[in-house]
Amino acid sequence: MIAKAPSCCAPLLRKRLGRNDAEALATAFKAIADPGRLRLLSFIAGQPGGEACVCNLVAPLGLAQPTVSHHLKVLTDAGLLARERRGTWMFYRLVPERVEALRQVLLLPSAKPAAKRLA
Amino acid sequence: MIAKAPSCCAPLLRKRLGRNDAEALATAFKAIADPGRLRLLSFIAGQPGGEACVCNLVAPLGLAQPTVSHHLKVLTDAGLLARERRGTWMFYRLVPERVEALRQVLLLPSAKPAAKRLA
DNA sequence: TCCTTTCATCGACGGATGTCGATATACTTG
DNA sequence: CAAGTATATCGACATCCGTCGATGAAAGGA
Repeated sequence: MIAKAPSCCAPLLRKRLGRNDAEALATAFKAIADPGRLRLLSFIAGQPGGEACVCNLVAPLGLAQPTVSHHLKVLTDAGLLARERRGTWMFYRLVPERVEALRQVLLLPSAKPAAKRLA
Repeated sequence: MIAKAPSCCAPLLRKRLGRNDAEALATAFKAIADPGRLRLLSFIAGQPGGEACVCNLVAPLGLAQPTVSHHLKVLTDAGLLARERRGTWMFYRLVPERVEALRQVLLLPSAKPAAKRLA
């Protein structure tokens, strides 16, 4: 059962979040709220071609292969990763739109004109 | 033991995330990876003065008062909320820098070259 | 076909987490 | 000091979640 990608892009800090939107958003954030999964995203994004097969991720992560597979599934179900089979290998790459969408959710109402002014 | 605010702002998608950075980031994201806490952030941000006391949050959230207090503590420990006692009431407001910091973490390497030009 | 490699799924275990009722603490008022 | 209100902490419970070994499934090569 592919966890449907949350409606995503609910305003969060702009409009009162309803129960359903909150649930969907929480699911998305839960996907990246794990050290192993954050490192997976980081490692994959850092690859030359922006993609990596599982065999290239197990060792650097220091987790067992089934665990890595599990994490990759969670991220894929959340829509943050896309998978493509190529021969014996399964390649994963991240879905930029999805990541960007999560970023948008955290946009503040008053775009902080504080100390650092990097407009 | 107040969970020290994570070093935060680790690049994530720019540089290979180490174990410690990943752990700290995961803690921060875990804080917002809950429907109740997302709604808390949303409700507080939506208040006229940008702040709210617990008594104004319990009813809209539909959770017991101890549960709300618990969630507020998690968010405060993560540095996302600041608390200030005012008489009998405890007022919470969000910490924009912290939220913005989490946003930055999700910045993609190839940041949509659209119009945004970051140094 | 048989074997090897690569990855996913299964089953189980231990620990973390959300929830709430009861209770403690802090502040105000009388 | 006593009583009332607002919030935090405690203790307990059920559920969720990360982890791994064992096993299954898919693809390629001899």
